[in-house]
Amino acid sequence: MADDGALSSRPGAAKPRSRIQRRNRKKILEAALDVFSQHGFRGATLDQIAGRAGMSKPNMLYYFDSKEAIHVELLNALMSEWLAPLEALQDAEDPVAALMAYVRCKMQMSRDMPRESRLFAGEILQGAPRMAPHLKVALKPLFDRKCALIRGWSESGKLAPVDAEHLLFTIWAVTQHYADFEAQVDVLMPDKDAAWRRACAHVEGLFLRLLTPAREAGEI
Amino acid sequence: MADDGALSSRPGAAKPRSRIQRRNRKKILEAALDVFSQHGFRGATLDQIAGRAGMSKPNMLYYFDSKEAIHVELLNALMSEWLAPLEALQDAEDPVAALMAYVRCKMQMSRDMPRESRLFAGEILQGAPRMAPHLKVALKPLFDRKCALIRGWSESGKLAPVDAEHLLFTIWAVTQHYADFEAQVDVLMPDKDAAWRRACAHVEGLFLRLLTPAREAGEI
DNA sequence: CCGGTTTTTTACCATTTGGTAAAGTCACGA
DNA sequence: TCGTGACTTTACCAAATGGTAAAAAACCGG
Repeated sequence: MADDGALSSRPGAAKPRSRIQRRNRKKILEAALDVFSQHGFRGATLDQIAGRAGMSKPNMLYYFDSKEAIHVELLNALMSEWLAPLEALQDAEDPVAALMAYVRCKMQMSRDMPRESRLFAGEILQGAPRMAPHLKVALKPLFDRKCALIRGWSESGKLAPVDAEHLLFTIWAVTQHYADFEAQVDVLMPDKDAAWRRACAHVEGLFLRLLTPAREAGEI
Repeated sequence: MADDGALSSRPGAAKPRSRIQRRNRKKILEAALDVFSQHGFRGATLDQIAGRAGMSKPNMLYYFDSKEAIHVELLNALMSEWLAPLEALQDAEDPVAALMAYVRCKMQMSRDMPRESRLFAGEILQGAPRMAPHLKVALKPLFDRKCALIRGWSESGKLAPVDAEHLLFTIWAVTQHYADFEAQVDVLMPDKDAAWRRACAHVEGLFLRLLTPAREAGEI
């Protein structure tokens, strides 16, 4: 009665999970990432997730209160990881290099974490019903800060004049396209390895062109 | 026994639909576009679609054999419409202008047909289970033809040297981002009208920069 | 090895889902 | 106006779905 059974998201008291709890929660979240990223929230079923996690549905519900709880936990856990590279973008001697590093990082993430990319894409596609608050409180301030930073760079002349907000949109769109639309890219460019190498080269050239400030008349 | 009841997709005999059939099929497809684009195939329900179409579920199933039939019909009907602008891309005096017109058209479609964009995006996101064949037989040849065209332009020097395949991916990614990720864009740039105007300007500048060939030393 | 706790299984349940059968109702030409 | 085929409704159904209760098993410090 005094305890709620070791599960549930108690507000206080940072999760004192046992070894077995941590292992099983991880298995569940891993399976849920598979299923949610492929079918969306409503299209995913608990049986599917439980099956892929190698346990029974009631057993899984011993670790998470509900389907929604799994989804929320997944998005929360992913959010910081996903935004880390943008967080890391900071004032630097060479803004072009800083932004290019960001672009390269996003490309790599598109390759290494396609399920995470698709999970977010699916959630946004459906109108972000379970993520809109998170977007407003976590992403928006970060976004505004980084846009201000980019605007500063542009005004200083160390970066080509560019619309900061839409620059970020463009970076996201282009890099995540390779994860989110992988099925299409695979059909249109069957040689995956070659396609990927060319994609990196293309994206590199694209943003270098866009970001590099025009040289003054007198410069080399 | 000789007739299958006026419905079903008979292979031969181009649809001899009555006025009422055309009207109701259209209502159903319109409603299905709403629902499928928001929830994906598995997340959508027949009740939801029927409700939005203003008819009962069994009545709806009088016009379409199954949920899948509605989805397939929707994708088929949309495919040509969606690919038309790319189809229209052809050899021209000014390749940059031709491609810029394509980009502008895609931006407009992103604004005018966001549901269609999201329907496709969702389908691809889920691995294109019901569209892969279509992609292979309809999109791939078109894609290859247009890439060859673009390569020709690049080699002639009338277009900046650019990876044709990935240029198209980039155009799709950037333009459709505004439809597919509308929920996110809305959070990050609350003033929709201003955001849209700036988006168009940004995209215009982006591709102009990317596509315009570098001027030779002697040119103006 | 014991006794309590944590974890897992078995057996359920109410609701929703895609889909069907069959009895109406409507429209319209003879 | 009457019959016939096109359309609609009502009443279903079996399966799947999210979730629960409670017994059984596994775990673990003493």
